Amino acid sequence: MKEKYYITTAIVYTSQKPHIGNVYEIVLTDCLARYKRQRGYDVYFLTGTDEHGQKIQNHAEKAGISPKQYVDGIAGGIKDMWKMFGISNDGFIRTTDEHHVKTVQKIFKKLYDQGDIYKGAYEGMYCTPCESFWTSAQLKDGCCPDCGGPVSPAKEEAYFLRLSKYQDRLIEYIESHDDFITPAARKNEMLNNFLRPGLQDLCVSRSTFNWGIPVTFDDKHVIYVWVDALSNYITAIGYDTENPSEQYKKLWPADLHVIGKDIVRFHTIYWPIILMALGEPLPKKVVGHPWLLVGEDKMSKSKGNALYGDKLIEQFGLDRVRYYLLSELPLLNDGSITYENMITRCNTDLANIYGNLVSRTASMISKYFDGVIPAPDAVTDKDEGLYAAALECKETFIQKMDELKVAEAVSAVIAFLKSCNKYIDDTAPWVLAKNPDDKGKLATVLANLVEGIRQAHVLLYPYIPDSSDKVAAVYGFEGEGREFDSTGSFKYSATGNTVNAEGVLFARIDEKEFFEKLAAEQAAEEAKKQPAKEEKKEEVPQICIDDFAKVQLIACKVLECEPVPKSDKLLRLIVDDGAGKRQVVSGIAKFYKPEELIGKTLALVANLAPVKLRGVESCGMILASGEETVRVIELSAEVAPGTRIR
RNA sequence: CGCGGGAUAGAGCAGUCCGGUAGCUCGUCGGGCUCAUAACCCGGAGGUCGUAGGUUCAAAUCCUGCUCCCGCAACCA
Repeated sequence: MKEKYYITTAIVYTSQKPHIGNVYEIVLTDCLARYKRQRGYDVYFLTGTDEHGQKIQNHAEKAGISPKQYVDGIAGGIKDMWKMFGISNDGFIRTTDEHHVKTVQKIFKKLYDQGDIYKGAYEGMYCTPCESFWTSAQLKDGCCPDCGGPVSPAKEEAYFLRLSKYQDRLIEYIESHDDFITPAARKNEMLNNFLRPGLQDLCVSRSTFNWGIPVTFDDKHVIYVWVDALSNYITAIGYDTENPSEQYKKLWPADLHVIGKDIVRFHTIYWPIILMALGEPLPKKVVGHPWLLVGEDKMSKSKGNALYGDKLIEQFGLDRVRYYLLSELPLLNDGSITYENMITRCNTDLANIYGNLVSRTASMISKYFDGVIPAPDAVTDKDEGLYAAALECKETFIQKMDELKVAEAVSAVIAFLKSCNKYIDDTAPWVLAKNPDDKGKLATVLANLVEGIRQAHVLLYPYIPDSSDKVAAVYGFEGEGREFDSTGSFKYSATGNTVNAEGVLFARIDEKEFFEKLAAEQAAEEAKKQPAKEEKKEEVPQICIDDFAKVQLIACKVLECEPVPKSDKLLRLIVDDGAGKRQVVSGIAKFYKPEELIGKTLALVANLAPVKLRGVESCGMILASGEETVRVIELSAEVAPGTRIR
């Protein structure tokens, strides 16, 4: 009977297309799942989509379709993307699936009935047009962060999960299960920042939008994200409050939840507490993985620096992209993706070391043995070293893999492939081939090389499965020769096979050519975008002159300027507005030094309601242009302070 | 004193828990080889391990102070 291994990713929020950073998590989990299957586990790999919430409702409304139609489209796109990446998931849950919806309702009811969920009141600032509550921390300048409109304090009934009740049990659990939260630094963060100071009960329902799972006993409310989304890990495998499925009994608790470091809190605090309340065991391990940055920056759609998986696959091919993702990110620190690094890494590891080894070995077998893989014969004095390297590679690989350090594990394989290349140089088969007496040694060398390649192709399978299949086709590896247990030792199972030396496993990428092509493509896309921009303009509603007249724009002269203490972005300016001095706070500290602004004549919105920013009152707004690089609107010096701008 | 992470060769990183010759990849320079994808193999140059002290026979590693960077939090009226 195989031991089960239940591994999950976070479910992807379906508000927009996922970028390569989002894909990383799925590829990482896929690699681990494939590895565990190789190791003989009965693996169940779950992924899916989180499809409820206000944002999705809004996106759907904008698109003029129902939320369900909207998420069907996105979920379909995500499934296609996962297929492109060769993801080997066994299950795919959507939070709109019928079983999920019904089970979440039962869970909610059960927790309510036993008093873990109670009805209370949610207090916050309410924005009427957006029908949204915001906490005071979320407000932008005291206004709604979505529409910028005014908000008013309001109270609304909502359901809360009693976290405090389980807090001590959870602390004890985390402290006594050392590897529950990985890496350990995150564990300390959770304990110090959230658990030990004490937990606030969590609001788990909303009544301000309706795209969510309804609370069965109170139809004004829908179940908010936590109970809905986190439950996917159990509903997907047949959990039921009364009658859980056989599959559930077999698989739960999960062996590993793979999630981004940003949602560690939800998975190590809220989720365990929900499970405790349900009387279910907790997952064995939660790993919070780092982010993939673009160069030095966080990847985001709004920054326009996001890279997308389908495009990268088109540019590089699937296995190069998988390899890069899996070899670039250590478990602890953020990694980064750039075209330059991608090209270098793929050329070095995949083309020069691995692909080239596959080619040169196959080519020598063709040349010296008519393409038939020889059996080992006379020994050489370099063989032992190679055997030792293979064994060491396997041991390191297993150790690193079990620590979830996929990048370090794969580098052990690359190191082994390097020692294969060195073995060629050390034994110089082309010299052996010239002397008929050395035919036996030559046979051993080539047989050993084939074995080295065979072992590596097995270990690399979780990373680059397609390429492993290709290598298997070159040398005719099959059956046991492709299984994990056959690595680390030399079995010569491919002896007698005829090699297929055609083709190249990983062609080198010419960096110069690549960037020329990229530049050409980007130029073409820019050209395409032009008409699209015009359409966008139409979306901005027209206003009449009266609307504009409401905004009082005047010239002002900067008299004093200094940074606001304890802020990175704020400058405090004292300006002459013609009538006297006034204080304005502006978020331009990153772009201007205080002394640069003194004496300048700038444009000011004079009739804006005053607000306090970082405790400093601001009466008005300095006009400036740009998002990434901000420049103030400077007026010529002869314009007197107070002059109206129209 | 908000919480946390970091500073090691031109670039990117390991080593720090548990003190003992500072290591890997890329780049660079030189050499070798010709089976192979301008590839592969070997060697060199390049580091006062952020900084100032302390402990020690011995410190990248342990302790203390300081500087700078990066996340999160707060903050672009």
